[in-house]
Amino acid sequence: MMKRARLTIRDLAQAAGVSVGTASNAMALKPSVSVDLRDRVMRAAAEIGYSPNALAAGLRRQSTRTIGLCIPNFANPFFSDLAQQFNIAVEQAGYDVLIVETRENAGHERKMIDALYSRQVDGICIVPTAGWQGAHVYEVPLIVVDRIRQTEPLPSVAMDNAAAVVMAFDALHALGHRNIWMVVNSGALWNSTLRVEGFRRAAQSHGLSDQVHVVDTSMDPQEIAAELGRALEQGSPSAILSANGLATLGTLRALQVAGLSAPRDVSLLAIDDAVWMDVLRPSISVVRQPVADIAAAAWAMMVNLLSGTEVGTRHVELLPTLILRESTGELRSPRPRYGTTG
Amino acid sequence: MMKRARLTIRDLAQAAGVSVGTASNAMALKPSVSVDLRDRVMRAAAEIGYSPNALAAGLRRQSTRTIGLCIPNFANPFFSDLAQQFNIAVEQAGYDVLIVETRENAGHERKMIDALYSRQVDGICIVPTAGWQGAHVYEVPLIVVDRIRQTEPLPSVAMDNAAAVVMAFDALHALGHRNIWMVVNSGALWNSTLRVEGFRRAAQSHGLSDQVHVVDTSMDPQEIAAELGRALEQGSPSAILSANGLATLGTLRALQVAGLSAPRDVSLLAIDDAVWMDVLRPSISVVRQPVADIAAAAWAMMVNLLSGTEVGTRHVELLPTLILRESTGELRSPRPRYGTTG
DNA sequence: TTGTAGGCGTTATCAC
DNA sequence: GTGATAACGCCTACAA
Repeated sequence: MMKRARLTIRDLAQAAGVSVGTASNAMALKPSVSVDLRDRVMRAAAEIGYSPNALAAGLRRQSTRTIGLCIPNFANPFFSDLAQQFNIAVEQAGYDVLIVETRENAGHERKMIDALYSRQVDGICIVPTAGWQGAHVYEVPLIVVDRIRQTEPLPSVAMDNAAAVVMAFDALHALGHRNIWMVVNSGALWNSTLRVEGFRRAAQSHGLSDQVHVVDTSMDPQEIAAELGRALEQGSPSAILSANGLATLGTLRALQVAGLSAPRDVSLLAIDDAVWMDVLRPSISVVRQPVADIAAAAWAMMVNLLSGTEVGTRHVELLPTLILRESTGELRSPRPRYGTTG
Repeated sequence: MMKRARLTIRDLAQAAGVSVGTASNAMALKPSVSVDLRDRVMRAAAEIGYSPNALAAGLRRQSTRTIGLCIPNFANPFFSDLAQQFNIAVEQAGYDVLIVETRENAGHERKMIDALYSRQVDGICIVPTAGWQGAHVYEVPLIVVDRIRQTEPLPSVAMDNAAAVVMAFDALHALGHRNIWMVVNSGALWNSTLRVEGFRRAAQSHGLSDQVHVVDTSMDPQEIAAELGRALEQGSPSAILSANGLATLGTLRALQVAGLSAPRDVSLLAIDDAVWMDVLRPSISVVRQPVADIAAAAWAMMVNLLSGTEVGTRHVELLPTLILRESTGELRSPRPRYGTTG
């Protein structure tokens, strides 16, 4: 093969001995063109190395068959998983995905959305940053994933955060734990707010509102560790629930510094799974997000929006899975409870 | 704001009270248009919510100012870091990046490259899969990253694998270790092959060829663990060097199963860092890839290729960093050495 | 079933 | 410094 100028559909038509219209229809698998002729065109395309120009096609068709996916951070396993699963779901439908990273920065997020829009994507799925200003009105469907907001009337898909926390709390409670802390880095994220709310409600429903404590800090694992460390000097929970991957990292660090080991000194249960959590010793018990389901639901919702069906379901919440590993155990030496009345 | 039809540059020109040509030039920051007029156009654009159509621009300009990045797997921290860093480097130059995932599958890889090409990217950076058949000749610059191959005469950027292994070996040797194993999952990847070669050479240079052992398995951490587990029943290294992130995961699992703890029973040094390796107890000593440098070098090389400068440097190898943490320690109870002569 | 003309939104090339 | 016009490659009518 030789390096040569880019081939157009005219070259293809000529090579296949048909008109451009036929060539176009053949490549698009239109039923209006006979099978053997289509094969001839396909073969010719492979022969001469023809590659269609998606720019020209999209321009003409006024649709790129492309969906934009906006995630905060590639490095976070939850988001990279989400990207992977969404990719798979979308590709199966013959669409393409454009993945962009906002780096938790609202300004950059805005730029990336503009870039997607400029590329004429047919729809956008977004995990918004804390500074997200809402959708400046584009005329493409937009779905919010994971970080849902009460204030935005946009269609959304996420794990049922309240249910996840209740599931976690109940699991710890069943193991005998009463003095339970939650470590969270809420920032301005609704997501974490929902988890904290769920936590408090779960505690309340068990009549444990007083023995429960929330350590809320920034997004940085180091700071989380420091904050939790300080709290651990003044009290000692029998179980800790970390609200997400970052919080789990910070919690682990704090526990080490404090010389506490799980599950002996304290049980640890984390929301959000990661590969290493199963390898770590002790392996970390987790509430795992239904990532594939979230991706599939987001895509399903997008399909509806694209077809203009405007179905009823505008908010989907999926249930997580509890995976008990080594970091959680039964309460060993239950101390006398005090102060359950205040 | 209201939902409305997509605005074209004609709408912008009209709103700004200029001709389309001027509007175009103004948006492109051409010096031929006066500053205040440019501002007027910009303001009008913001006012009416004009967003340029990248498809049309790319079609006409015959250049999309877009680079494709092809990585095997979002979930691998090395690749997600690479994507992030490459993104940053490219964006600073005013280009865009299209990131696609090949899922370690040559067929899918081929599809994704075709998709990038169809989107008229100006260049492609790729971390090839094991089944990569080489570049079917496209007329855009292509740079191979990380997984370089002797057989392909393509420009490439990667860590200096041999140097990385030598660095690791020397570090272990300096700690008194002689009976050193390497755990690797080569598959058909040149990368791993290079690391194994480097390992053997390093051993040789220390006159340790006989005390050195390579455990080579598949890409699956479970299998790696199993394979290493079997090997550990028959011999006991004083130090283990894992060749990449996956191998490290497998090694950790195998060590747990065997009841070996680092650095007491065996020292562990890993190639490829990850966030959790610094949180794990013991934290894992690593040879960290110069990810940002690799990304920057790849982009720099791409810039040269794009400008047609065709500079001399076609293969860049960057040096890694050694980070000694807790998993490595001095050899405690040195056993008598035997068999150093064969 | 096949061939042909027109236009998608933009930029580059011209005259002014 | 500014305004009209052609062309980028493709798809979709419509005519044959």
